[in-house]
Amino acid sequence: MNKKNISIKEIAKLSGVSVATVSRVINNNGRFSEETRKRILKIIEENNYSTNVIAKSLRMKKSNTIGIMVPDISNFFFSSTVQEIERIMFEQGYSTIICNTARNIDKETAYLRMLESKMIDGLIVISGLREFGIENMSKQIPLICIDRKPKDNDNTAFIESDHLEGAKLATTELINAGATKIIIMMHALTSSSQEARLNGFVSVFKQHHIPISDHNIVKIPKMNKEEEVIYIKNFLQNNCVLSKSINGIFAINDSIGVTILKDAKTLGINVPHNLKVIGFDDIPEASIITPGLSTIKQDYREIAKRACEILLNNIKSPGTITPIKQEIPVTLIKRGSTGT
Amino acid sequence: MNKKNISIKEIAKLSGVSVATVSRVINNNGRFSEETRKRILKIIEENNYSTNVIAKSLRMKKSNTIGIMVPDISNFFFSSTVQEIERIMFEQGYSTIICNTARNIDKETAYLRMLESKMIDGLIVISGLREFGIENMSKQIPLICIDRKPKDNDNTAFIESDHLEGAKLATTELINAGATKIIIMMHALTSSSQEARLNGFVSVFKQHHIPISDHNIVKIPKMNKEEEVIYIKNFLQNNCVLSKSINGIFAINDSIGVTILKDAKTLGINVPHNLKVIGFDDIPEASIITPGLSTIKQDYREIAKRACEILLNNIKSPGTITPIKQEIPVTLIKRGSTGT
DNA sequence: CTGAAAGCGCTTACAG
DNA sequence: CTGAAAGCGCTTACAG
Repeated sequence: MNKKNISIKEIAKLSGVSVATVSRVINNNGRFSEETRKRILKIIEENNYSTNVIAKSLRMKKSNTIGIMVPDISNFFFSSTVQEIERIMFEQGYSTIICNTARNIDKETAYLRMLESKMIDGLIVISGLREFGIENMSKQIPLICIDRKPKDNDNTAFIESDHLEGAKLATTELINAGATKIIIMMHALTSSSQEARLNGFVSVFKQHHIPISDHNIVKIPKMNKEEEVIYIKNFLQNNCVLSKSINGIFAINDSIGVTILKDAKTLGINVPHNLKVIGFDDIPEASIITPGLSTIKQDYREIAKRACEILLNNIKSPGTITPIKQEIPVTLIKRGSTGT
Repeated sequence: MNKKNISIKEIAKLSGVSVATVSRVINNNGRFSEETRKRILKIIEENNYSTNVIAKSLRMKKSNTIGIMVPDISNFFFSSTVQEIERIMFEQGYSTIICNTARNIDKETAYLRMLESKMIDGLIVISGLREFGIENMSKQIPLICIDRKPKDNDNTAFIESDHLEGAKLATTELINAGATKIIIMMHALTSSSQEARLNGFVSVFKQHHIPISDHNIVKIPKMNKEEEVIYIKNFLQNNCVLSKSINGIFAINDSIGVTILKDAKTLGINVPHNLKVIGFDDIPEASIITPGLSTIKQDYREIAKRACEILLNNIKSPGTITPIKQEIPVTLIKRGSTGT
């Protein structure tokens, strides 16, 4: 193969026409004779020419690229969603730059600048610590939020699982399974989706006239994975072995749920007999651990699909789309950890 | 914030200097007085200017972007490696475009063209079906292969886990655990890493003077995940329940290993008593399933680190780096599936 | 149907 | 220390 990239100018010379004409046939826009079209296409083929999208981007002020910001790509729900988005967008001729922010505000800001300066045509923001607003951007570009509340609603779509309903299903499942002393276990650093799940949890307590206090809401301080495992183990040791003050846990996600199940095993706590557990997400480990972890399954495919649809629309006809909030249904999956 | 991007030209006008000077202070190259430097920097700050990297890329013929091709981002080893590479490269000021090829040659080709036309400064190719060569590219750009053999060795580094050694460790572990009728279970569509593992498997048979035939090598035809689960279940049914012709399996990866363990449970096969299993990768599920799946752990952090080091070197001084093949050590992890 | 020319936002030899 | 100008590879009104 030829080692240096050939430009439209050279194609023009080889074809005996102007660069304008070459550009027109490449983009199939404007008028030209069938004859020149064929000749040019042949030359392009022969020389293995492909258009320099950087130059095109600069000229057109669009890059056929979108950005995705995600807090942690190793998280099953996030990586599945991202993968699905990437797949769909590629089919539509877009490439996607995936930005793993590691929940770090500085990194997020740096990424945002980078994405902007790369003239991305759209941005999808998944989860994260605070509300996300396009004031963070100097230019107005189409923005879709997944699991992260947009600050303003102009030009911004918001898609998420029905966290409220999911949390209600989860909490109700614990009650139905016979748990009487129930807590929710979540992170101290919350996201909008976690808040929604907390609300669902609380509302079921109210509905059943069960008194609720801070003791029912356990927040894990920010720490690394290993420390978290120990923290949870200590918690279970105190509340399920020494004092038996808890017999049902709604884990805010399956990662915590699986950790609880593992620790319970180590501590000799009988699940589901003495402790019932339910999670959220339906990660692969949930179905593999024994007993299986009951959970609320999120439909990442649907979420990705909707996000891409709206984003593509917004890119094609900016501003015409009214801001939307879409809630994607979730499903209760019953497994051994709640007694099935 | 201002809604339209401000250019270097406007900064120049506001500062009362030429664009050349602005460019010089931004890039801190060339000479200029401290006074003008301060003034320009202030104006830049005030106007929230950031440089248009598309224009810069076009001019410089480099994009500060690298590409990664990966067959399946939902695979734990791949996604961990990719994530680590992205993290390191971002620290070095590079953004990375992740291309999920889904083991599809057409998609791979399309991605390659796209990456080239985006003027990527380097490319990392992870795994894949065939050998990978830079003849696939029209321009010569630094290339690193991970788990995929480069076709030529010019300017190409090759990094992989020590698959051969890993496979030897795995096979030996099965023998030590008392398995006497051992097979390797792999995919029909192989990659260079799978071939290496097969070689390791075979060499241990030879070393122990155990006769080996095609019956010891089971290749799963290309099919989707669900079909594969059924295929494996049928296989176990025939060979571990009906005929007991097999009591040890080296699964080419943990995904297959976990499937075997799940199916064994369903079929009532006693692991490790009647069947010993070992995998490769050390995915999270391996430590969660009961019994735990013994496996060979790959050091994805080290692999990512080496890949980035070499790539960065290659980008900075093209051609000066001699082609290298690096083999990263692996570790045997013993769990319940081989009797520990 | 086709071409000459301007311009997207940068960088950098060249000249002073 | 600084500026005018060319050029990276494209697209597109304008003119014919």
